[in-house]
Amino acid sequence: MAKPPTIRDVARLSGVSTATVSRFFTGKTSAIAPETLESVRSAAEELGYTPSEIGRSLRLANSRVVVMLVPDATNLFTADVAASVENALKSIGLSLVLANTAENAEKQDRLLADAQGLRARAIVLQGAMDTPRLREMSERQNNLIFVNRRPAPGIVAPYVGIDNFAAGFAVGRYFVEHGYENCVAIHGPRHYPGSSRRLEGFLAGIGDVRQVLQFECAFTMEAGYERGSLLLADRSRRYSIFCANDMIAYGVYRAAMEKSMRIPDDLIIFGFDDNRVNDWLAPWLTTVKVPAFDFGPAIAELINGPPVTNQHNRTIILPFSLTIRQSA
Amino acid sequence: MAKPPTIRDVARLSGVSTATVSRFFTGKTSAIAPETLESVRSAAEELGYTPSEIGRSLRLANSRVVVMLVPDATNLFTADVAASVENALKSIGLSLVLANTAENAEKQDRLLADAQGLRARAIVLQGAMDTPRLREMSERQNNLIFVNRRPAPGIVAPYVGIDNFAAGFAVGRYFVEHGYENCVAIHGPRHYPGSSRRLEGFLAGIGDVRQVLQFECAFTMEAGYERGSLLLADRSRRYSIFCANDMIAYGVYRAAMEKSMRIPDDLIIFGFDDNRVNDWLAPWLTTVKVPAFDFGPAIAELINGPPVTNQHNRTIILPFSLTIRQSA
DNA sequence: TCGCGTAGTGTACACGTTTACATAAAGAAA
DNA sequence: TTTCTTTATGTAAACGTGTACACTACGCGA
Repeated sequence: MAKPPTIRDVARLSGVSTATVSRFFTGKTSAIAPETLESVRSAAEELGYTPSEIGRSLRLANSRVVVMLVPDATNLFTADVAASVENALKSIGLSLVLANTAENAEKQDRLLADAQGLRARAIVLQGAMDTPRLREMSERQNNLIFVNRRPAPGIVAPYVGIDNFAAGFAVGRYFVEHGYENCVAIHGPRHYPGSSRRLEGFLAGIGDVRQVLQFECAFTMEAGYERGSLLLADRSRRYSIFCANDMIAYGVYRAAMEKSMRIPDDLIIFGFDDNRVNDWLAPWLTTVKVPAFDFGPAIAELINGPPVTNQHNRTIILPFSLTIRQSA
Repeated sequence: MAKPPTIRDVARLSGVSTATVSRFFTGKTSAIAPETLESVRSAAEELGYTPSEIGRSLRLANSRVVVMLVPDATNLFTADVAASVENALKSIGLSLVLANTAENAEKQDRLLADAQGLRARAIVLQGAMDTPRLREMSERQNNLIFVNRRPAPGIVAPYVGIDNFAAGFAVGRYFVEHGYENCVAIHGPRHYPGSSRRLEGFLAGIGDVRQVLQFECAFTMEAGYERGSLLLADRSRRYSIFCANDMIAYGVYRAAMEKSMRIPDDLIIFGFDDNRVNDWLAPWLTTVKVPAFDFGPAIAELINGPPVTNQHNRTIILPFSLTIRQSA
């Protein structure tokens, strides 16, 4: 592959200096004579020149790349958020690099290093795992943004997400108000603070009246299916299940279908996230609606917003709501 | 934000030259004395130094970024492919930048320019739209890779995907063998060669015996719903519908459900792609299985493989199969 | 005439790397 | 001792930009 033309090639062809070409491409056109402008333009076109973002980044000591780390790229809610973020960033001239930590702390740390190597404008962490490296980075830099799960208590950084405790609480209240019995919480991994907050909220909402069966579970359909199959082996009860996210709920649902159970007659299922395919493929699922498509604009605002100073309150709390469908 | 430490800072702190530090980080450690090695390591750790990928890219005149352009980031099959590609690239030390053209030729061209600006190692195009800019880039560079839809005839470039004609043909044959009547093809946008090939294959498979109703339709659930509602207004026939992808099929299904139609008694639906959520949320959908998770390794191979020479045959055809479920 | 402001352009350096080449020290062979 | 080889390290020149500063030419007012 022939190496791409540089600013010097354009300068030579149009008979001006590199400074003038640079001015042309950085939009400082008001200080250039019209005929010069035109000769630069045509030279650039003839060579097929596009300014090197690498050279520019080096010179300006900042890049236009934002890295987003997600724990599971196949999670539908995650995909919605990623689409939203990509779109919002594009509109302010930034590119998104998406990377999957696969719920693995070691991978996360490696990807954090990569992001640092890219001199990313910002690093967006969905479901961050608390590691020494993460703590160190959040102290040394201030370009970390946490999404939907707050970092560990010691870490201060910008945050975008819903109030997990309040959302869990609302579901708990709903259970009580509707007199649900045999309550079960299939919650997410303990090491995710956001997940624990949801659970705490739920338990608080339920109150002391009822006992709640609790199970820890990965945020996947497979894990939900496995957990659901175990639970539903006992068909003597009508369980009321609060799942930590929709993926788990799908798994539980499948387990129920295989046992020919009916919703909500034999089983109540409550999910969390309400990703966009629910309306189409899971129109039965009652769940907590989290506004996935508001995350992008919120994150763009945090990145573009005022710098460091009032670090502590750079937090955007998004609203949630309950989407009541057939399963509850 | 304090600016990140440079190789010079590390050199100064450990009392060696930048060359030695560079050698350390590029793995040329065999030529460094053990005690020097250790002093560099500890200096780098103390400063929290990570080599700048930007400086490195500039010096080496190549980046470790691969850009992938997709027509619709919310398409579930696209998401599967993206996850696969990201994973495969990561394993060979590359980062993926994902960008959404939203089926818009102008946006595609802008993103192509951005990718060129990033000096991307490769540009992967899913559902490329034939524009002058695209043609020019494919002539000038050779780092374009086309996915699942062949570029326009004039463009020669590496390709990964299934044989769309053969897949369509197989579905057509299936329709004939099962004696389906009232055949309908809801195909994708005409300007996508891949989509047309599927349709052509389907018609060839059906043969001259039956007449086929044809509708053009965007690759979305919404469009499928709209098209399906229109078609199913006439309840006198039992239609047999071949949808250009699963998203369209979901839309048609929803339209059918709203009319209380039953599958396959009142209606036959055939999809295309078989993304991974089908097993969980659409266990009724008969469809063509395309191995989404084989795309990543195939693309990684094309990128890492031998360079330019036999350009013309750098093509990887993946196998497809029919997944027969309840809807047919 | 001189002085001065302004519009348009060029010169040259810095940004953070990698690496060819030079150099220095320390044996090994003579 | 001298010469050669080997090992460890340093020097310096790129890579493609952006921009501070310098410079020229020109018009205008005094």
